[in-house]
Parts: sequence; structure tokens; C-alpha cells
Amino acid sequence: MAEEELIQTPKGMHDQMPEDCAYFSRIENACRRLAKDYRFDRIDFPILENAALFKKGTGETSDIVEKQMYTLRTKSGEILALRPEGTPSVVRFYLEHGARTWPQPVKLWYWGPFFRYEKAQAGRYRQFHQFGFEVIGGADSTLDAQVINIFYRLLNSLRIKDLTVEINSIGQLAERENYKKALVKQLKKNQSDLCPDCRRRLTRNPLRILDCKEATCQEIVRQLPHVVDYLSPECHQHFQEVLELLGELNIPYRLNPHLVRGLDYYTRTVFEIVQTNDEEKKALVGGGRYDRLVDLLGGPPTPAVGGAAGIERIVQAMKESGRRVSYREKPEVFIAQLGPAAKKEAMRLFEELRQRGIKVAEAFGRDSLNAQLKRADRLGVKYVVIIGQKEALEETITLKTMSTGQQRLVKRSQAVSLIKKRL
RNA sequence: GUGGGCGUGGUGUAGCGGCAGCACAAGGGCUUGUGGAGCCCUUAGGGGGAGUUCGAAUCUCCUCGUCCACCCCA
Repeated sequence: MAEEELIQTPKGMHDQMPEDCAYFSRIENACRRLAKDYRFDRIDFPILENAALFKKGTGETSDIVEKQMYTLRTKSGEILALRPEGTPSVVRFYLEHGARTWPQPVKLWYWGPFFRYEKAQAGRYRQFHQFGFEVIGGADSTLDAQVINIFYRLLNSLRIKDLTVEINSIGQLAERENYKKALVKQLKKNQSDLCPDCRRRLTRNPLRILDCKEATCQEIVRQLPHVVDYLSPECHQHFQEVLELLGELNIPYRLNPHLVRGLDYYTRTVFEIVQTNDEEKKALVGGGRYDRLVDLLGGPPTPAVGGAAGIERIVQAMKESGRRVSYREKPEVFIAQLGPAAKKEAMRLFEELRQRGIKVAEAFGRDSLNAQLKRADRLGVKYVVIIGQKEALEETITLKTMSTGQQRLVKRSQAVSLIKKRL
């Protein structure tokens, strides 16, 4: 080993193996197809944004901003952050480029790396990848349903099993505040039965108590009112419509009155798409309506809805569903060569075959025919073209059929069309 | 941030105080112009540091990494 210590990836950061890259492109292709069908336009935005964007957008008190954001100061004193999520950037994009003058609603999708400084564990990394679909400038319930539909269809097309859409409505800010007050009031009565964590949450973030896993807390939670009971008639109506549309689209959903989600900007619809297999529940997609975010970031009041999916988690789910994505195409023909003149001829033939759309492999860096045939065998090709000094001189090739071992001498000029015909 | 498990060739593993072994993968050969089976050879290893010991992959401590749970989330 070398004297120098090997430099490795930083904590929570991973290299992507060829195999995983293949999964990624499979997923990205699926995104592209759906984006095209539902008329979403792809955008990219910087990986570094002003930290203020997330402080204002994602929320100063959210865990993401408070504890998990990578921030840095540039030489000129700007405070930037590695983007921890995409939605605020999409809204900034909408405002910065005057997208409010475009035909509304504006439908955008994105794909890329995101960063959160957290302790890594299963399906949770410091650099991870998300794609998101966002609709800005529309309040209609069909848009909520369409966003959910897109993510659901996408996961479906990747043949991920055991999917459920979990959905809830948390209303507008005022309704949520009322609900929160009611919760705290109720909970204070049996405060002593709550777990220590929940007692803390009671003042900091009472909504989180709803999905505490402690049995005693769950017992208490069961007695509590649901947020939907606190919705205004308009929000209630909107939620009803979303549910009806999901039914119309044949999307299996489950009402989850305890689904509140961590980010401050959500209003009305919140949803997650989870994969449940024996005792385990993993969120692959999360999203909802965020009618307040645009004006929170300095724009006019503009309704919006969207969601984001964790790509690593989807890959994991695909693998668990037994879905294999091959990352190397099987070649059809292998070209073996012997000697310098033959090597040149072999390279020319390689190009000709490649341009005719034939999948061809070689090992030009290897000189022994033995090794080349061994490689060809491993690759599972149907035919091997052998070009040695003799063939190069006589302007012929030897075409070997691997399954039978038979070989025949073919004129070089006829080689390409013969191979094409035989495949 | 809190608690726990685990770090041995490229990969997967064995040994648990006394010569670091196996399988797969990779490269070469048996076959200097012919693959698959077989055989042979080669490359390559205890995360890092301190300590205990005649002797440490093995025990102790530190550190780094990783995995898992909590927290939170994609």
C-alpha cells in the first residue's frame, strides 16, 4: 500500500457505482416521459443559493434549516447554503424570471443533488438526490390530484410494489393554529402520561406528537380531534374534491389524520407516498400544497402545489421489488485481432459495424488470441470476427460462430453485410 | 444531537492471543492463431493511532468510517 493515506468520500457522501447510475437513468427517463405527458418543463437551479432563501422559505425553525443546512461564507461575505430542498428555489425561479406573466399555472420539474447535514443511516444521506414536480399559480383541486397522480404513476411504472398514498389536509394557517391550540389544551390534561419527548413537543411542536411511536402516546393521540374537523368550509370542500379526484384516477389512498409534515409552508393538502412491507413504512415521496410560500418569498399571493421524491429511496425500493436494471448492453459480435496490421483492420471493422448499429466488443489492448476469445466467451457474443496477419493480407476475415465453434473465411468486403444478415 | 452493532485482498467471508485461510472476481499460463471444463501461477488484505503482552486481526482505550434505532425526513 502507498505511504499516503487514501482520501475517501466525506461522511454521508457516496460514489455512485455503474449499477446505481443505471437505476438513476431509468428513473430519470420515467420522469421525462411523465413530464412530457403532463406538460411539465424541466428547470435546473443552482446548488448554492442564498441561505436566506431557505430561512424564509423552508422556515427558520424547521429542523432542515436549524440543524441540517450546510452554510458557507464566500470571500465577499455572502452567506450561501447548499440547497437542502428544491421547492423554495422553484418559487424563487418563478419570481425572478417573471413566470407570473406566463400562462398559469406554471408547471416545472427538477432533478438533482441536495444536501442535509444529518447523521447518515438507511435511506438517508448527506448528499442525496431528489426530483420534484411543482405547479405554481393554481389553486384548483385537480392540480393537487394531478401532482399526486404523476408521482404515483411514476412509481408504478417502475414496478414498485405495496404503494399507498397517505393524505391529509391541514388547512390554512389560522385553522392550523386553532387546531394546535385545541390539541395543546387536550394534551395538557394527560401531560403526565406522555413520553418525555412528547412533553417537550407540547411546547415546541405539538403537531409532532401525532406521530409519536410510543404506545401510551398513541393511546392518547387516538382520543384527540382531527385537524380536518378544524378546516374552514372552503378547505374542507377543496380536500373533498382532491379525494374524489384520486378515486376517479383509481389511486388507492389512505386518509392519515396524523400526517402533518415538517415544513412550515404547507397549507391544505399534504401527502406522502409510502411503501409498506411487513412492519416497515418508508416514505418515497412527500409533498403538498403551499399557498403561502410565494408571498412569503416576496411575491404576490399565489397558490401552488408540488412534491418531491427521494431517488436513492426509489432505487432501494426497486431493488427490493426484485427489479434489476442492467447497466451494460450485451454485445453481439466480438472482434479479435493478431498482429499490428490486423489490429488496424480490426479497428476499421469495429467502426463499420458500430455505425451499422451492431453491438460490438473488442479487447484490442490484448494480444493473445486465447485471452481475446476467453473474453468473448464471457461476454456471451454470438460471433467472433478473427483478423490475423493472414486475413489482413488476403483481405478476408474469419467468422466464428461461438455456439458451434464453426468458422468460415469471408471476404472483407462482404463481412459487414453478412454479419448484419446473420444477427 | 443521543444510544447500540460492525470494520480482514476488488467483492463475500473464516480464524477470536501463536505461520492470515477460503470462495468469487482480475491478470497470466498449460494452448507462441482459437473460447467454454479442468489444472497451475500471479496480483491483492485486519480503517488509523496508542496501550497490554515474549507475541495482537484477536484484549483495552482513542479516533475515523459504516450500519441500525431514536430524532427528523426524501
